[in-house]
Amino acid sequence: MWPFANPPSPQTPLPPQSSPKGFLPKAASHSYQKTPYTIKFSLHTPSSETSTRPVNNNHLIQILCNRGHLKQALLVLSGEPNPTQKTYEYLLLACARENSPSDASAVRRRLIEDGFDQDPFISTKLINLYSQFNSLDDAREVFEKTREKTIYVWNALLRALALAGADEEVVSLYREMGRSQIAFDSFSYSHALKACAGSERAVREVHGHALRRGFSSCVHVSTTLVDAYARLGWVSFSRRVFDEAPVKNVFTWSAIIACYAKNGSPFEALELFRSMAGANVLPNSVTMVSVIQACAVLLVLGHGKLIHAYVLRRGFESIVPVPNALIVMYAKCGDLELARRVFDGIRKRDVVSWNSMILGYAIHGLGREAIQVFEEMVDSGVRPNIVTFVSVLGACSHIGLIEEGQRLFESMASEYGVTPIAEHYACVVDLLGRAGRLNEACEIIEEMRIEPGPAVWGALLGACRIHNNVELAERACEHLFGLEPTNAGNYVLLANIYAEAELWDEVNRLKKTVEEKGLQKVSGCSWIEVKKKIYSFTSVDELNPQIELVHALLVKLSGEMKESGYVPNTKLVLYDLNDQEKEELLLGHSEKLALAFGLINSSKGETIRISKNLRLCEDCHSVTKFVSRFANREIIVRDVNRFHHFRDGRCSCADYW
DNA sequence: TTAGGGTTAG
Repeated sequence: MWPFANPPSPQTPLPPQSSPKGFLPKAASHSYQKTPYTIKFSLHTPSSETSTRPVNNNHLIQILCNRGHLKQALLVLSGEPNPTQKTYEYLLLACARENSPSDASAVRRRLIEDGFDQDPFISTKLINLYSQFNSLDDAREVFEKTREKTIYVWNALLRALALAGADEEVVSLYREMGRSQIAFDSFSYSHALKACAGSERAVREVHGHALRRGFSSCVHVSTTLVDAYARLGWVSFSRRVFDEAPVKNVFTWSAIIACYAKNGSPFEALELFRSMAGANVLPNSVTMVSVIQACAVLLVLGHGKLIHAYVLRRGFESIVPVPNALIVMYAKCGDLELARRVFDGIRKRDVVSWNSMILGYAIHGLGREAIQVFEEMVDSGVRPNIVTFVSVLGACSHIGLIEEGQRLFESMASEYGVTPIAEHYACVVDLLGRAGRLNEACEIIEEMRIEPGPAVWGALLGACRIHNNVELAERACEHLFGLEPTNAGNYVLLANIYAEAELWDEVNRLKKTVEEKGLQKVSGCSWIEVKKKIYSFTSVDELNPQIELVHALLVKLSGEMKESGYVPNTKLVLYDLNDQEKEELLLGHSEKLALAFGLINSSKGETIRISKNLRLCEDCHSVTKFVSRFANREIIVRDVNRFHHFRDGRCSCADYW
C-alpha cells in the first residue's frame, strides 16, 4: 500500500529502510518502472477517495509536486535515471510554490547532469524561478549557458532584469537582442518598455522598433507605451498612443486615466472615466484607484463622494488598495471623519491602510492621533515601514511634538529595523529647527551616516526662515544651490531671510541671480469650489467677473482688521516699494482673493474650503484668522504641506507650520 | 512557457 495513509507533510522525511524500490538511489536499481503503490487521493479532487496509480516514477514525482510534497518528490528523483522535461517542469514549479532556493539548486544540479541545462524550455523556467528568488546572477548564468536561446529565454531574462529594477541592463540586453537577429515578439516590447520608462531615449527607441515591426498596435504593447510616456511626464505622447490604439481594454483605459491623475490633470482623468463608460468598457478596482486619486488631486469632496458611491455599488471596497486610496482622498479633501470611517471599515488592513490614516492625521496637524494610530498599528502586528516613519515623524513636526518625535526616530532602527533615510532626518531637522533648536538640528546633520540631500538642507533653511538665522541659512544654501540649481524656491526663501534682516543689497543680488539663471518661480495659485464649480485665482489674474468686488471687499476687511490689531507683514514683499504699495501687493495674494470670493458667494455659516499650490503665506494666515472671527466662519485651507482649520480667530496649526 | 494599468512619503 501507499506508505502514507494520509498525504505526508512536506517536512516528514521518508525512512530509508521503508523505501520501496522507486525511492532507491539512482545507482541502486533500475527496475522501478512500475511503482506498485496506490495513491489514496486524486490529483484534482483531493477530498475524493478516487484511487490514482502512478505509472512510473516520473508520474509519481509530478503527482507529489502537485500535492505539495517537494521533498518526497526529490527523493523519488534521486532514484529515477531518466527524468523527463515534464518532470523537471513540475519540480521547478514546486520549488517556485515552496519558494525554496535550496531545493531549486538541488534540482538544477541534477538537471545539469541529465543535460537539461541545454533545454530552452527548462532554462526559461529556471530563469523565472531565479527571478522569483531575486538571484539575478543565477538567472544570467542560466541564460549564458543555454546555447539555443529561443525568444522565451530572452524574454525571461528581460523580465527578470526588469522586475529587479536593473533598467540599464534591460536596455542593453534589448539592444543585444536586436543584434542577435532573434525575432522579437510582443512580450519583448512589454518587458523592455517597463524597464526603460525612466529614459526618454530608450522609450522612443523601443517605440520606434515596435512601430516598424508592427507590434505597436498590440494591446499589451500600446498599454505599456501609454504608461511609459506617462512616467516620463509626456502626457500628450501617452494620449496619442491611446487615441491611435486599435484595441483598448480595461488596462489601456486604466493606464491613460492613471497618466492624467498622476500628471496633474485630474479633470481629464475624470472625463476619460466618463468616456470609458461610453465605450462600454467596465472599470475594475485598478481603474477606480486612479479615479479616486484624481479626486484627491482635485480636492473636491463632492466628486469624491460620487465615486465612492460607485465603488460601493460595484463591491470594490473590499479590495484593499481601493479603501486605501479613499482614505487619502477624504483626508486630502479635508474630511478626516469620512477618512476614518473608511479606515475603520477595512477588515484586513495592510501597511498602506495604516500609513494612509497616519498621513491623514499628520496633514491635519493631529500629531497625537497620528501617534495613537501608529501604536495601534504596531499592536495589531503590522510592521511599520519607511513611509510610516516619514508620516508619523512629519505629524510630530507639524505640531511640535519634539520628545515624541525624537523617541520615534531613535526607535526606528533599534525596535523596528527601519534604517532612516534622508527624509526621516529631514523630519527631525524640521522638528528641532522649528522649535528653535538649530544647534541640535545641525548636530543631527553632522552625525548623519548618509549624504544629507536637499530635503535635509531644505528643512534647515525653513527653520532659519522662522528664526531669522542668516548665517545658517547661507550655509544651508551653499549646499542647496549646488544640489538643486534650478529650484527658485530656495533663492526666494533666502531672499526672505535677508529681507527680514533688512539686508536689501543681498536681496537684490539674489533676485539678479535668479533672473540671470532664468529660473522660474512657481507662482501662487489658489482655488475654491462654489456651488459645484471650481474657481482658481492667481495674483495677476483678473479674469474672474467678480474681481472688482473681491478687491473692494479685501480693502474694506483690511481696514477693519487694522483697527483690531492687524499689521500687514510687508517684509514678505521683496520689491523696492513703499509700504502702501507693499500692502496692496499683499492684498492681491491668490489665497486672499479666493477667500473673499468664498465670502461673497457662500451663505452664512457655510464652511469655506480653499486650496493653495504653495505654502500658505504668513500674512494670509493672519488675515484668515481675523476673517474666521469677523465673519464667524469655519475656513479650511489646504496648502502644499498640510491643512489649516481656522475658527474663532485661531488656526489648528497653532501658528506652527 | 512569458505580458499590460492601481494604493502610502518626499
